[in-house]
Amino acid sequence: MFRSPRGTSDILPADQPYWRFVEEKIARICQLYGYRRIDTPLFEDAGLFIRGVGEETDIVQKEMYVFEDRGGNKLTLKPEGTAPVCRAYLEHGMHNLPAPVKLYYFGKSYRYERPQSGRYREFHQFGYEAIGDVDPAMDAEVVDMAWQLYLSLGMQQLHLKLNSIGCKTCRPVYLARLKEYFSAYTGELCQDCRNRWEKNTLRLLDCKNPFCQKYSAAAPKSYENLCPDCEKHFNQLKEYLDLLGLPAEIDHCLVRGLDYYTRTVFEIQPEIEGAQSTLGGGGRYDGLMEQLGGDPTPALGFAAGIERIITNIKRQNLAVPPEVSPLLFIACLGEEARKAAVKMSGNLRQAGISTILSPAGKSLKAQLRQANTLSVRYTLILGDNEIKTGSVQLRDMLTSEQKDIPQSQLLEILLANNSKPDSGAR
RNA sequence: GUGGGUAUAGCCCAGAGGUCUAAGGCGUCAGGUUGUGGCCCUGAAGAACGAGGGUUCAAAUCCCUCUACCCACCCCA
Repeated sequence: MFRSPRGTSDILPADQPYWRFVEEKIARICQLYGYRRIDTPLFEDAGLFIRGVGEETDIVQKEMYVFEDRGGNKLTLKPEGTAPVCRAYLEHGMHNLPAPVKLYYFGKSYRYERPQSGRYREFHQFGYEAIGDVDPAMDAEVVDMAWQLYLSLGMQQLHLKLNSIGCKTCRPVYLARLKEYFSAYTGELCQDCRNRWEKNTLRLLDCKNPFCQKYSAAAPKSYENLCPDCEKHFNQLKEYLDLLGLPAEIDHCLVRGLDYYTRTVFEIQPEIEGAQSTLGGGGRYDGLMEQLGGDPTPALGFAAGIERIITNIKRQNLAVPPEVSPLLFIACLGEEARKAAVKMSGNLRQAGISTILSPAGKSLKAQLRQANTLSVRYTLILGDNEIKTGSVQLRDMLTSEQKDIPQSQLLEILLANNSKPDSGAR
């Protein structure tokens, strides 16, 4: 027997209502903020991510699915969505569009990692990018949009973490200061942190080890070491967020894993603290376009993990719209009736009535049982008696009312009830 | 890549060396008389107990290896 590959999963019919719900909320919020959808390929030139995400990041170092196609091109299954969107922006000359260009995407991403709760090898990301605007009001809008999305999903008790990690000018200075601060404690830090001290100093700040956290709490704070421009940007952003009524929590330990972030970084986390709990995050990446070979272009964005969102929807027991059942089930008895039923089912579907034709060879009782479990609103019963008289039995499964009606009136009656919202029995 | 846990029918799970040719629940299917659902009752199908090796007279139950899944770390959505 085959099984789905490690870290992948089937999204079964029973789960589809969650996905549909999330997708609809996303489409709605994007429309509300003026974002237009873009879909990029599932695979890209591997170099795009090496340049974009960062040579030294774990994503590039050990998590990308890289392969060579038959033509010898080095390709990779996309591990994230921002670099491809930027590539598309550059490739299609979107700098000619009125700035900022607002794009959103929804699709699969791939990372070769050990699967665990909230982390899969194939996962779904939703994200959006606002390209071409330096103003902190844009940052505020991007943060606001993410926040509003979660609210519209019905989520409660979320935390909005915010930080600024500076720019090309001030970050190196800050990093040196940070490294110096930690140099006094390298002996006491965990092994991971000693490595981080060498290679990824910023990451020292969000170590999960309580020992290390003591030191990071007292470490120099990035937002207190910004250059004048970055500081002004951060202050304005905070002011705007305040105007929007967003409860941002400034957290100097919030650093994001991708190299391209500058200035603003933010994350949205659920109340229930757990591993892999971050629902989404984003930030500004003013240097990325240039990194990818374009003109310097300020931009920022946000990305969310759909699986994590759905996990939280379930955990919080939030209501999602159920799937809609077919309107009609046709039960029939006998050869002649079956012929009539086949014909009728075709006509009804063409008229827009969702119809299920009963499987053959079942007793009427069994057919009704099936109609019941399918939660259809109406069952149509067709036997020899009805064929003779040109009528049909129409049974309302909710009220158990059953009427003998002429076949000629059937469509009219069904159409009149087709648009009623509550069409599911039980 | 590192550590821990788990592995019995489609799903949930009982089972702690012989009484297991493996129990129960959900679901599925079929009946409860003649053409009628949801509740109830009855019955049926469906598992060589993850795979492979041991130990033993005897293993779903003990040991080893592997694999998969889950959880945590690393990292991230």
